Amino acid sequence: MLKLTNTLTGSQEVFAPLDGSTVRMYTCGPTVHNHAHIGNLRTYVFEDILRRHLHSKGWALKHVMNITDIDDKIINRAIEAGQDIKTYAEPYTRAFFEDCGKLRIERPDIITPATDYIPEMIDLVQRLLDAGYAYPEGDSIYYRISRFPNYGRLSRLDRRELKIGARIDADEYEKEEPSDFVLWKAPKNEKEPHWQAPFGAGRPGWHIECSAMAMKQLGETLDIHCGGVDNIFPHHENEIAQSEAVTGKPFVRFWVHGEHLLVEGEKMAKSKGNFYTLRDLLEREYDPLAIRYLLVSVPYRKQLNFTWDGLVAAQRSLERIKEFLFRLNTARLGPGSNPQLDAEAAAAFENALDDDLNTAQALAVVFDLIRKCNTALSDAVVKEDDRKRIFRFFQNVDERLAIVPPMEAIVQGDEQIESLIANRNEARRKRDFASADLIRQQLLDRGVVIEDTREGTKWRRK
RNA sequence: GGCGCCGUACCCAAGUGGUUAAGGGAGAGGUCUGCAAAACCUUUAUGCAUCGGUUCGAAUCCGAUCGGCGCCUCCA
Repeated sequence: MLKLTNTLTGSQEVFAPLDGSTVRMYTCGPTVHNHAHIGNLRTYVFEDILRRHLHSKGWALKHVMNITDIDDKIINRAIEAGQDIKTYAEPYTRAFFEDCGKLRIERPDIITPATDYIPEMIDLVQRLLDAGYAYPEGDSIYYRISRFPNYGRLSRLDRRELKIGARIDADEYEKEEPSDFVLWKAPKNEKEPHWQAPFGAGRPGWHIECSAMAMKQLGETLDIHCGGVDNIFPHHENEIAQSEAVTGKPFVRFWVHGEHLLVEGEKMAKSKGNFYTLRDLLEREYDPLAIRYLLVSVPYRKQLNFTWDGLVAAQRSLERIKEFLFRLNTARLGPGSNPQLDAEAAAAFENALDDDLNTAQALAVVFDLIRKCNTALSDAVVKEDDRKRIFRFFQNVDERLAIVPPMEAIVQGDEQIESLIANRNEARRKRDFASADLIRQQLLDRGVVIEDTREGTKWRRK
């Protein structure tokens, strides 16, 4: 039974799709004007874990992610570069999915670029105008939040509590109330991209795209809507206001938000010099799997403090898993079965993830099993059938968390390496340890680690 | 000012009322080894920011204090 913390109620609730079979999930995607940073990626990794977990429950999943390919930054930079916004945004969109791929984040089922849904957005704005939830002011259209009594429910912010006048955009001074937000922006000049609409030429405000795309692809009530906590207000609050004003139905059943990542205890910011993209980390030769491991090791609802020490520790943890799989794979086992070895592991792993995606607990289950099996291997009580079962368990762990080192890195036939090892063992037999150590160093230089065990010399790739 | 989250060992971190407070990293001891830089095992909090309260029983609930972080119309 999967429990998720719903921001709407602030408490854990048992999740099941509304129609009993298909989960309709929408996750806020990137604004493609630069490369994703590790904070962004933490959120996408959390959503990926959720996605994989929902699949494992036997439900079908329809997962939609938007690409925001129109906003002020994109427009300004595209104009500077003398490109149209699609041309400007395209490489960043491609880079985003490349980064996701490196972190083993699965691709959503449907990807919706905002600029492909302009007619749907125009339609929504028109319906909000017709129903009196929106009003024109100047050449732009605004949402009248005084018409929507539930405004502030998600973020627990009373309208009166909003600090008035803190940051009001220069072109929005004509609003009826400072907290009203823009649905449709009149172009400031001819260079800005704009579309014709019955209520005037312009471009969509930020929030309307998600309402339009989510409802177009998933219907008027979604099962799950995810994003980072910073999106609770105003973005998701505004989505609710827009969508529910038009449909009269609940827009989202479960709002699930991922906490932020900090770097060395501080908010990541370009001005602080602690701002990292995935590319920055890969340039420093960190393993993408270790980065994913670090992001998975802290449950999504807790702030994650990213540190270099933490990343090194994550890499070491991964090596422990790899070493165990190597040992299990190369061990000489007798026939039979010893089922109590892993009797509780699969259920404990499942329960951990069912408990609001407690990935830290799930990893603890994995390491508990490793320690138990290592001891059992030393005592020679692991049998052939156990190996198969335990490998199956790890296969499941990998399908769910995607943090298990690939077996190809562990198991490999290579005659050249095996003959070097044979030479080394011959040297050892003759007690020519200088030659033996030389060969060991040669192998190490090629990324091959050797281990002398009671069962003979074993090797694996680093 | 308003709303909210958090503080568990050297570091990361699970646990949110009931046996000896998970797990990972690091350190220390040991096993194996020609050697080990590998691997494996064991070990490391009478203690859960502090102080008070509730309770037969508190890391867990309540209150206060201290400290950190977030949101309050750019934001994952």
